[in-house]
Amino acid sequence: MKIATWNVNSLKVRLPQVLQWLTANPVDVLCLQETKLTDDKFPVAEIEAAGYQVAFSGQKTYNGVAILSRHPIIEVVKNNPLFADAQQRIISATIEGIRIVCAYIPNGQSVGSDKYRYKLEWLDALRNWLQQEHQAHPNLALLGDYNIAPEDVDVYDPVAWEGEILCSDAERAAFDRLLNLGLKDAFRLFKQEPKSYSWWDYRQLGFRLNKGMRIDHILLSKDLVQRCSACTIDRVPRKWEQPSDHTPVIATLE
DNA sequence: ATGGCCTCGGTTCGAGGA
Repeated sequence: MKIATWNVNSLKVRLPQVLQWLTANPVDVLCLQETKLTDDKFPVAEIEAAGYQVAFSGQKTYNGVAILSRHPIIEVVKNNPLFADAQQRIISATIEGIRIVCAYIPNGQSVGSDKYRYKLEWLDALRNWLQQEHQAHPNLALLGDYNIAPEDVDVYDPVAWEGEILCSDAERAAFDRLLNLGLKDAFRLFKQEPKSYSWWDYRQLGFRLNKGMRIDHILLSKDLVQRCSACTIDRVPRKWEQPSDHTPVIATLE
């Protein structure tokens, strides 16, 4: 079983790329972030025609998340029941006995800003809810755009980014508190190429110079860690015309 | 030094992203 996550930065723009990617990479589950579509505009028919069921939660202009699956999707929950939030950033469902949580964690804009405080409160509430969710569902995977580079090795220039948004101590501590629920970063279960990233700025030839960050992650509960035989980042779609600035992350479960 | 790109909404610029 393969589960994946991809921030597509507008599903309206990127739907052809998502369908193209799924043709080449027929994963069992694909979590999407930043769909930027209200639910009435979600391309259900196109995704079903590709062989996927789908659950989604969107809004106008910003945010929006979805779970695509080749297997039945049950127990869909939108948002964090412990955190009232007008922004549509979480959707969860059970697929093949695995609780899949698809999250678009807030960006935070800059350290100390209102958006940064919202990010930290949001992460605290996420942790509290996931603790319950993990108890109810021992097989749990948290996939998405975390907007956190967990370690300096996940940043192309850790000196320039020291203490900055995506890298601040408080954000990394929040990430560690997610790990402390008993989850592991699937990507770091395996030996990886140095300078592996999942996002590159559209500006400054970011991708060509590999000036990127690893901010899209798959965290797995204990039993899923035992089943995990690979975790990779697929840079291919970042080379396509009109790409998302993020690329897919894929975990293989035996 | 600054901003440098992309998307959206809605008009040709500002907000937000990261």
